[in-house]
Amino acid sequence: MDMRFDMAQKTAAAPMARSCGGQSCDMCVVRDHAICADLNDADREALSRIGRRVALHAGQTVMWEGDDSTVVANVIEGTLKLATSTGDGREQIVGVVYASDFIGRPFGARTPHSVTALTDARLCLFPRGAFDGFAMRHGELQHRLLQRTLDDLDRTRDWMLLLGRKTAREKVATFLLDMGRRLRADADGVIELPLSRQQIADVLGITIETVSRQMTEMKREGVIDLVGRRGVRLVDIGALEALAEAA
Amino acid sequence: MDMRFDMAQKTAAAPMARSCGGQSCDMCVVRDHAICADLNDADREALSRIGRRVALHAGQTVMWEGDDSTVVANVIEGTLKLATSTGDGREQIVGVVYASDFIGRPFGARTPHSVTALTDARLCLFPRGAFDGFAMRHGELQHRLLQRTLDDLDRTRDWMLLLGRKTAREKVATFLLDMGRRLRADADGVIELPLSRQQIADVLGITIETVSRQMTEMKREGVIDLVGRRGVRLVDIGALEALAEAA
DNA sequence: CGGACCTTTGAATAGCCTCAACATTGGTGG
DNA sequence: CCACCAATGTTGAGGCTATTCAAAGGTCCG
Repeated sequence: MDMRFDMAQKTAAAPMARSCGGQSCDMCVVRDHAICADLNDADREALSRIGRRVALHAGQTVMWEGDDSTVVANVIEGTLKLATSTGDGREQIVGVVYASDFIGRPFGARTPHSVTALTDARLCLFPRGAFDGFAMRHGELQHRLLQRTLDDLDRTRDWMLLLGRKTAREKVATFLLDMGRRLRADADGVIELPLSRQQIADVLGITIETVSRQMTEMKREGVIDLVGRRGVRLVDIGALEALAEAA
Repeated sequence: MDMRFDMAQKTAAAPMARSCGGQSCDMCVVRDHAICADLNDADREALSRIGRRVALHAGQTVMWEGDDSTVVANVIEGTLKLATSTGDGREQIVGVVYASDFIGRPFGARTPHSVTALTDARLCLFPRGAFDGFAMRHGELQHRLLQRTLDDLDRTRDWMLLLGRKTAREKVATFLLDMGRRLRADADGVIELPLSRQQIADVLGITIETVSRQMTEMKREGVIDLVGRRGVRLVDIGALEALAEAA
């Protein structure tokens, strides 16, 4: 039953993945958007030496709900989910994070939710204690972290309106618009969703069947188009916005 | 229709209430729990001079969703709600704040949700610009604010599990346990809820009728006892915890 | 091409909501 | 001090949405 700790070891403590080691921040693609953006070059390199680059495969979990908070990280590449679940296995995805986002719980003993890679991903991983210490000595970093946390809180609270008060149809429409904003469509206008139907259901607080039904109906109405398992084309954004009933 | 701005003026800009003015932090009941706790006496007084004490009556709204973020505040006394709503009037309460909590959106242009007093309340109110400036010069304050925001985010995400995945019964049980933890019971073990049935419904993402039905059923089962409109006695906490299906 | 997994579709059910009437509460004015 | 009234809360009946359970259809992998 408890293979959890073993797997944690694998990903967090003894990465089997290419360690991407030794890379400096000079070529880092997220250096101007992550929380380290405001540090000067020397400080950023100092922070970099505290951490290390880690590669994850889709499906790997980096942190588990309720575990001791031992690491925090910047997301360099890929998409991950934050999730909590009830004792009997119902899951709720409480956040989806993208490149340049920050994950983990600094200044706290416990990780309040699990973090799992949805796609292959790369992280810039720091031991929490060392990160906390560094942050205490660098106000710019802490300020940036505060800004990001305030934004996260605002977005999370907005999502509560969706979970508590929107219908399935509104939920799916809102989700698709959100994806359209965050992800880049290919030449045909098709977006590759980083989430399976089950994961979409877990984001929206509905069942997989309801997600499927709503999407096929929207396709029938010509609002969206479905391409394979993960592809969606947002054909009529105006109609989607009407369906989403945004505040 | 738009009496909103008028009322905002009344509460935020030209308080009709006792201004409680001139009080220093020495006798402040929340000074050891609010975000100013880590400041030295001189800095705390300096911060105090930036702001002013304001009294609110139950029902008054201090900030509106989407408005410019012009003020932030510490709650000295009372209970307030944070809420968002859809275009067609469905409301979701996204947070309930108590004495020593911090409200408003520092370092950001917009207030993301409305703030309304549920009981009579007293605030220590700061113009946002001046507060932001002070915070930038005082790392301890910013650190404390970060800690609090991280905690808020964790609790908000936990609440998403309730909104997205719990049944009405589990929601009500979880809510009552939460109230039992935050509020102090009187000699008879009765808790005075700061929320009406409608507000409880808006916290839990269900209807007022469902709240009422669940509560009367729990009373019938002997798990709780209802005293007047706002009173509840948690008779069997163990049973309540079982009903709440906590993670 | 086979097979595992994911997704879609269908039918029946349950849970919550809606609408409506009624009861209680607590405040107000006679 | 009591009667009344508006606001709040409770109860009931019926309907609708989303869930559950089940099976078939696609998709992508080796």
